[in-house]
Parts: sequence; structure tokens; C-alpha cells
Amino acid sequence: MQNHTPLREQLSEHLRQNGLKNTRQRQVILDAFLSSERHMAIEELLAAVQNRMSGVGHATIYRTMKLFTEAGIAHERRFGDGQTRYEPVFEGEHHDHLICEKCGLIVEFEDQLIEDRQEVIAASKGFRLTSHQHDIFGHCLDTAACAARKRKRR
Amino acid sequence: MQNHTPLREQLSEHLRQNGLKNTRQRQVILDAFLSSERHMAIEELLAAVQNRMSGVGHATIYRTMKLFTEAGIAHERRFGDGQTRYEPVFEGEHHDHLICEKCGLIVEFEDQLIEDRQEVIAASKGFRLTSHQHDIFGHCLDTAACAARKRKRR
DNA sequence: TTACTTGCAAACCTTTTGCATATTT
DNA sequence: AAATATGCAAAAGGTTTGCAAGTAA
Repeated sequence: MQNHTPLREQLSEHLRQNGLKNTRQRQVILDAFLSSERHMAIEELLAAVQNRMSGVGHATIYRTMKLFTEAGIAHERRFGDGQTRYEPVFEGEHHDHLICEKCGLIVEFEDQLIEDRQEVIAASKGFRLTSHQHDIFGHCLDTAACAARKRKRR
Repeated sequence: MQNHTPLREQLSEHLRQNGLKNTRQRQVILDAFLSSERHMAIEELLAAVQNRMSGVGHATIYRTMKLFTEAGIAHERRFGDGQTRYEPVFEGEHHDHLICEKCGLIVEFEDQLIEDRQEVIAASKGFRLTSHQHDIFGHCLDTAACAARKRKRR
């Protein structure tokens, strides 16, 4: 489990520095976002937020997640299924993703070999690397668990 | 320069096997697609096609590019800018992309080290790999050329 | 009190679909 | 002649925006 205090402070700092306000909605969305499992899609987040505070509009969620992204506490992820997902940014942490095309399971991976290699490639092609997205698609080897997840999703 | 004959034959074969028709529109779209530079966005493709045959609707482009993808002669690519791009699939070839966030330049790369590493990672996480998308974002080191491209794009 | 936020609805953009008409085989 | 394809316009799905009303500082 991660410590969320730095992220909360980072957001407060961002609000302060930009003359933005710490509204009740932003608090509730932050709580839902941080206590969520990772890779939450907008729809899931909206549902979680409305659980705690009904009446929050989807425009607010969109706007707030953009704000969190600008504040550096959230990363936007798109895995090609038309859903935008967000995950908390923990300092010094970077990972990429494996996605099961059958059940939608998302698993994280980190690989220093690939990270380093990318720098070499970027330089050799005349680029300065700023970021990357590396998604590996496949199928779960554990087909029973995969099928169960798939059933649960509908 | 690549030889397009195999791709043309592969499409003909796909049409034949599925009882689909070789229409004038499909020929024109295929020509535009193959003679294009790679990574053509739908909009660009539509413009190129309408140059040769006006009146072609966008629905036809969308439907046809899906058809080409099913026939295995096109790959769909999304780099997160809201545009869907297509590129020809040449046999035995695989590559990923570097994208300049300033000018939009897309450069291809191939790296066997990374390819192999992905297999290891997938297996270690309980996945069987089927495909991947690996995009490296950055900035051109050649800032003059980059600025020129950026200007040209608007 | 002033400036920023929210919620609603409408607008947007890209992609898909229904349907009558046209084209290929 | 039968079946597939096209073009149009409408629909769909996700995201953004204008604006009047609400809220934080």
C-alpha cells in the first residue's frame, strides 16, 4: 500500500500556487481516486464519486482529472478500448502494462533493460526522450481465472 | 521502396474467400493507401482518395480500412492524438514508433532486444503475448527541421 | 466581494449504423 | 437476378464548453 500524503500535499500546493480552490468535489474525487484500485476509467470513478456525493456531474470529473494530471498526481492512460483511465503517480515509480484482451486484466511491469534501451534508441534516431507508453497485449495463461473475470465484467 | 504486389494479392484473396466485391472505391482507396507515406490518418487518406475520385464518403473510408485490417494488409495505430492512422503491413516486418511531441514527426524503430525481453516479461506475469504497442515520445534534436515541420503542419 | 467552480445541456469529434440506391458478380 | 457496397444522414460514444448559479477565500 502506498502513502498518499505526498500526493495530497502536492495537489494542495498546486492549488495554492495557481489560485485555485479546494472544493468539496475535489476532495471527494481525490479520495475516490486514491483509494481506488489503479487504472480507473472515468465511468468507474464517476460511480465511486457519486456514491459519496450524489449530483456530481461528469464534466466535473473530466475537469478534475485533467487538473490532477496537471498537478502531477495523476497519469492519463489509454489502452485503445476507448476508455481513458487514470492512475496515481508515486514518486520515482514508473511502470508499463500488460493487458489481457479476453478479460481486460491490467498488470504492471517494470523493466530496466527496456527503459535503458529506449534511451539508446531515441538518441540514435535523433530524439530526446520525454516519455513513453509500452503496452503488451496478450491472454492470461490462467484461463479459468480469466474466464471468471470476463464473466464478472458484463 | 516496398513491393506492393503481395499486399494487392492478399487483399484479392481475402475478397474472393469471403464473397466480397472488388469495387472501384476499394481499388482507389488501396492505391492511395499504398502510395502514401506511412501512418496516414483517416482525414489525410480521405483527402487523397477524393482527389482521385470525388464523392467517396467518409463511411466508405472507415469501412474499407477496417476491411484492409481484417485482410491483414493494414495495421491500425493510435498515438493518443485522437487520430487513427493506418500503415501497410509488410511481411515479416515489425516496428514501433518514436513520435515528436512538437512537430508530430513519426519515426520507426526495431529492436530485437526489446522484442525478446517482452516475451520474458509476459511469461513471468502469466501472459501469452499476442501483440504490443510501444511508443516513445520526445523531441527532435534537430530543432530547426522540427520547427519547419511544425510550421508546415498548420 | 471577487474569482473560481459546478451542473446542466448543448456542442464537438471521431466513428458507426440504417437504409434506400447503386454496383459487382 | 442476387448479394454486396456505397453515400447520405442520423446516431452513438466519449469529451469539451458556455453559461447562469453556487461556493471558497
